[in-house]
Formats: sequence, structure tokens, C-alpha cells
Amino acid sequence: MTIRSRFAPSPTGYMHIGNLRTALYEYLIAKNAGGSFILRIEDTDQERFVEGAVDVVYETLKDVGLIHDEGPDKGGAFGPYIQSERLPLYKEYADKLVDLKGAHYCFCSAEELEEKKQAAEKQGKAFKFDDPCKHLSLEEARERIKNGEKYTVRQTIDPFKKTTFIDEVYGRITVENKTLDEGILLKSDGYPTYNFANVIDDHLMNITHVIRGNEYLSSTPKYNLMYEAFGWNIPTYIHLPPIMKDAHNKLSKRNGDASFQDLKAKGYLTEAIVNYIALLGWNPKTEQEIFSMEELIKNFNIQGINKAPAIFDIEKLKWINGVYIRNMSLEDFHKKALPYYEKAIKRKLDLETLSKVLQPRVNVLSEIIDLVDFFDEMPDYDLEMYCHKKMKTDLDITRKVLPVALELLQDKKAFESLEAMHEALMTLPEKMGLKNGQVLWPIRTALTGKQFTAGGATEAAYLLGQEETLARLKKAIEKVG
RNA sequence: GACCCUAUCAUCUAGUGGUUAGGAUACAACCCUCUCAAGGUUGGUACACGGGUUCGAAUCCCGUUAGGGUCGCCA
Repeated sequence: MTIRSRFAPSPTGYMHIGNLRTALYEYLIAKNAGGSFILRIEDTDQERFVEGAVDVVYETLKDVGLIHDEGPDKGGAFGPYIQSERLPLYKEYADKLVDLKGAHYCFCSAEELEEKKQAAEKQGKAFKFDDPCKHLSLEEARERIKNGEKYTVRQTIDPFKKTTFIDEVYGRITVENKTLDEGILLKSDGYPTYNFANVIDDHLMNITHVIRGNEYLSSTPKYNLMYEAFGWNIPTYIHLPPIMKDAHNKLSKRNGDASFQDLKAKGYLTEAIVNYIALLGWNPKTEQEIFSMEELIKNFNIQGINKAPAIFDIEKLKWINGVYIRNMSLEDFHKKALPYYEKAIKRKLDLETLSKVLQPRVNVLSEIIDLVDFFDEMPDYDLEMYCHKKMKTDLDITRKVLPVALELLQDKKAFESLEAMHEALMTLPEKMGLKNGQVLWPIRTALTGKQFTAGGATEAAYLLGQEETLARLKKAIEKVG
């Protein structure tokens, strides 16, 4: 049997991390077995329609490398792949399900129901829908429909039975049917609800593996009842635990948490995000932590999926992102860093060398901004900064070092390359009978005004160039008196 | 409230009856070093609780507690 899995987002205009992980697992499960990955757009909620939201889905999947084999933009043998274009199908199968006694027509209006609910609430009673339409004869119901009455189709459930299903990660689950709600399958506007559309589409599209969040675990028995009523094969279920923001809250855009787009904007690499979320809820049973998409496809297995929720740990993502950055070629890193340089640096400087200095020091690309701001403008700093116990240096030493450095750096040759600068500066400690740190700490401070910088005096001087370096040294000499 | 699900370091997790409870992130220390990183070495921290079953339970069973989910003409 060829595995067919599907990603079925309702387009909201952004991709949240939980959805992306679901899509990833769906893709990996299919591709691991050489199967197909199908994209289906679930746009049955007319009230939540967002312009352009479908494009975000396409762009994200493409960026991440989850290539779907069938979908609205690609076609396929089981289309249409947009639910709003499948309306006649749902109606047809709803009627069929009524014939099969798996559903019934209901003429109660939403308002009526709401009234009943509120009345029950007022009395402090738990609301139980009595569903008068359930007892209508089929002839009578069809007559009322013919007369143009608004109606919905509700699932019909035998309350005296039990329903059991197997989930590949949670195992065997059994519930008593009386705890199941006879929910609406077809709305009065003719659109199906998720509960119905999913069953119909998954069956019609030959989906073999249904992979989704575990919030659907409790409604799965209802889907099975429909499959059974239709006499259809039940798919393999794989329910995924949620990704949490903390111990209590799910990760969600609504809580102000980062979406895939947000993470990208912050300077996280697509590959790193994918790598991280693959590991959030799945373990490869080895100690490997860095996986390319090819490796994920090769190694992914359902047995490694966890049952317990996982908290999204941005620190670990940062680390993984840093690993990816350090593994990049200098050219690639430079390309990624360029937009950030443009934002933060007006002065002209050797950006290639800057990239060389920065690459091992950056975990998230947006960190670049804070790392390079001193190039444009010398920050204010306290004289105290020249006193450094560990470097065994202080103001007195600084007063001696800075003028010597100023003189040394009059020589243009030092600015020809990072190596030349290093060589030049390293002559100072010996000449002055001082330790490296005693000489270089003051110079670096004078050039950067910062407690910490990426690179040392050598890098700062070389990158600033002769003119600016000399100017800053002069200023510092004035400052220390 | 009813039903379903979950429970190992701060975090992600390994572990499927016998382990000094392993790894990674984070944290700390040290080394390296012109600061900061990177790299290297080392370290501390966990089986929610209570009962069983068993010669022996993180592992099996029951309960408690805690948390999550579902109960929409949302998905």
C-alpha cells in the first residue's frame, strides 16, 4: 500500500509552528515510505476568509521544502483540492449518509439552540440537546426541505454502543457512544463542517494516514462511526501532542507567539527551524541532532513520536541555528548577513572580513545589528572601562599605550589586511614590556567603546580603516588625559 | 461538570523489569585567548505522589495529584 498523507490547513495568513510541524511529519511519513503528500485547503468557514492567505501556505511549504505532490496549484487525480469547490460532493454524501442511517436532517435554528442553552444555564442545569428532528420521518424531513426550509445534517449515533480505534501514538482508545455529540455535518449554508469534510475528503482522496493535532483525539470516534456507516476503510491515525509555550499554554499566534514567518524575520534559518521542530516531539533514537531534510526523510518513523506535550525552547533553536550558521560557507553567510549590514552600517568597510569575524559569533542573524553598531558611531563610555583586572591594565597603562599605538598606526601598511594589522599590533607588547592584554585592551576600548565586541583590537582597527582609527585614538588620548 | 489524553534534569529527550538513570540545550568552572564568541575539558540538577505485582520497578497494575484536550452551523 502506498502511503498518502495530507496537509489540510485552513488559510489564516501565517503559518504557526504547530501547523508547520504537523505538515512536516505528514510529509516525512509519506516520503519515508515513498508515498505522496497532498495539500488540501480547508476554507469552509466563510466568516474567516483571509485574502492572500493561501499564497502564504504555498510560499511556506516551498521555502521549507515540503513539496506536495497534489494540490490546488498542482492538480492531481483527486481534485478539486479546495473544499469550497467541493460543495456538491458534501451534499451528495450527506444525503447518502442519511440514507445509511448515519445522519439525519435537523431543522432547529442556531438561535433556537442558543435560547435553549441559555435557559438551561439559567436553571443551572447541564445543557442536553433533545434534538426533536431526530424522530422526524425521512419523508417528512425531505418534504420540509423541498418546501425550502433551512436545515442542517446531523450525525446520528447509537448511544448504546462503544467505539474503539487505534492511534499509532496513543494506542487503543475506547469510548462509550453516549458521550459523543451528534454534531452538525452540513451547515445550513450548505458548507460542511470540518468534522464531515475531513472524512469525505480523506476517503475520496485516498488518504491512508491521517496526521493531526491531538485535539482531534476525542472526536475521532465520531469519524469512525461515519466511516463505518459508509462502509469505508478507516485510515491510520497519528495524533500529535501539542507544542507548548510553557507548561500551561499552547504555542499560538493568538498568544503573541512566533509564527514561522516571525522566526524567519528574526534571523532564524529555514533549515534550522525545520530541524528543531522535527525534534520537538520526535526522537531519532540516536544521538544525532542535526538533520538535513534528506536525513529526516530517511530516518523518520512513527515509533519515535512522543505522547507528551513539548515546550518550545527558543534557546535550543538558537543553538541549532548557530550550528547551521557555523556550518555555512563564508560566502553563504555573507549573503545572509548583507541585509543586516545594510540596515546597521552606513560607513564603508570591508564587509567580507567582517563576515569572517562575525560568522562564528552569531547564533541568530538579527544579533548582527548590535554587534556592528559601534562602527558607525563611537558609543559613549566610561573611563572605568580602561581598568581591567584580568587584563592587568588600567588608566596609567592606557595613557602610555594609546600614543604609541597612534604612532605605529600612522603606517598605512598595517591596514592592508587583518594579518598585517595583527602583526603590527603584536610588536607593541614586546616593545613596551607589557602583556598582550595590557596593550590591546586599551586600544580595543578606544576604538569601540564597548565592553565586549566581536573580534579584538586587531579586527576593530582593520575594519575601521586608518582614518577613523587614528581619529578615535586621538579622541581617546584626549579623554584619558 | 462529563469524557479522552499526558507525567524522567530548568528545557528537549534516551530508557520498555536488574543502568553509577544516558545525551543535547541552558547554567557553572577551567583550558585556549587582545575582550566576546567559537572550540576543548569538567561539574551540578530528574524518574510527581501513594499503594500494589515481583527476588528486583523510571519501566507492569490501581489510585491520588497536577496539567492538557474535547463537549461550536471554528478548524
